[in-house]
Amino acid sequence: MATKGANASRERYRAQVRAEITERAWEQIATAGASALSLNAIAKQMGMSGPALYRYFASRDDLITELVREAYRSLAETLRTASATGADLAGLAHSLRGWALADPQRYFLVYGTPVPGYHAPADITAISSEIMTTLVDACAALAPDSAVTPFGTYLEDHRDWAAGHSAPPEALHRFLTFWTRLHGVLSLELAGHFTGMGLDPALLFAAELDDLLAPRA
Amino acid sequence: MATKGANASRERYRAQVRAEITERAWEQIATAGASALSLNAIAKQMGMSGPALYRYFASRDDLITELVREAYRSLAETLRTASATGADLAGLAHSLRGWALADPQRYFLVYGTPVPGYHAPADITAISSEIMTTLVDACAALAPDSAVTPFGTYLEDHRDWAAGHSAPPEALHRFLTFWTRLHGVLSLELAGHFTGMGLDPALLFAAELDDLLAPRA
DNA sequence: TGGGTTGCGTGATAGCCTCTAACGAACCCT
DNA sequence: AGGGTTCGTTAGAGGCTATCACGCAACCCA
Repeated sequence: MATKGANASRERYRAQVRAEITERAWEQIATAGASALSLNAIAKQMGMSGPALYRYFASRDDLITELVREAYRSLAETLRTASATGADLAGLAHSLRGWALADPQRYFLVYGTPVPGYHAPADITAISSEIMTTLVDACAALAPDSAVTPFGTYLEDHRDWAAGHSAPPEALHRFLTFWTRLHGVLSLELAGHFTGMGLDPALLFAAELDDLLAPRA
Repeated sequence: MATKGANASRERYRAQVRAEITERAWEQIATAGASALSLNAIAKQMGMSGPALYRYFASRDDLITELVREAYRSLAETLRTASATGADLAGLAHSLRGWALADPQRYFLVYGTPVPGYHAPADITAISSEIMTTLVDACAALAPDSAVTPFGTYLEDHRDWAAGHSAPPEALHRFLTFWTRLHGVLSLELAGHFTGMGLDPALLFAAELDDLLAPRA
């Protein structure tokens, strides 16, 4: 319709400007961290004056929230396509590491230091659930007959977070260890805690992954 | 001496004011995160005007560096006294978790999101080495006869970071898994990624610790 | 005990930043 | 072509870091 066409044109413009803003924001974050993000600097880069950006983002926190949303979406999509291409748990681990190394600050926007007061909006936690579901699926597909663990039996009664998922508790336990262990190696690597130690973080990551995939005796 | 006594008095005063500044800074960080730390607000709380603080800290980054130093010192001391009291690896893990839960933002000051440009001064990395040494000691004391792993043999040629430590490569491997796995659980817990999942992070932490202590078959 | 020195705290100021408000201009729809 | 919406602008308040020059008190030494 004509009325819709005009609205759509404006919406397109808005979306394009918003996209350019977030693009510049990602550059700033990659080089100086999220705390150094400046709306003023972005506006100056785009040839606009500072307050103009407030037509597109209500506040600085609003922009950062959008960046967090994009980060979650990017990770979810990365794992989704990897899974759709037939990747198993090891393949997902490789995808996760590649995604993290491509932009460490983006990883930390998802899994890094939280701001005490901040609570992510519902749509972001929904994306987080999708990420977890993808990983739980891969865990369930990998080992339908893994050994029983004490924590696994505990999870039988505490699997609300996996509601609607038919994976056995051992698969949930495997997911949790997969998540926490790989995050442990990755976050310390990205934060630079291995630099100067003379060891290759990739090999430590691989060793942890091997341990995760090898069934316990 | 008299001359020394006067200097010492001034030094005492300086140290006391510096201590009060860092104390207020810790309060601010605990409630609003490190990025929200404001020298001005601290000065106003202490009844002074803003620029006065620059007599005690050269810059905001300087104050934050001092807080990072205190955090490292606090963790090193916690682990040192635990070790001196006879704690084994499990005891050190418990100490570590207690220290982290006591002040999550302090933990993130050590192991959280890094600022891209920042490099810690040498004395801080020295404290980091002491922390690692304490943990490696406990790992070496725990299992002198653990099984050989591929990554362990890799570490035989890449143990520069453990220079001067006589621990076998398997103990170094155990330390690395201890460090990364517990950090993985802890950092996700402190960041709130388990809230709303209906599971007790303490049990997941305990399960990971059990797995670390149980020898692989 | 008095004078020079040292160090501390202050206000003023520059230069950033976020964010609000009011105004002009461009645009779309009727 | 007119009316309403949206955009970008400038002006400005209020916050911050950081520097500077200045009073002032404490201290050291003769």
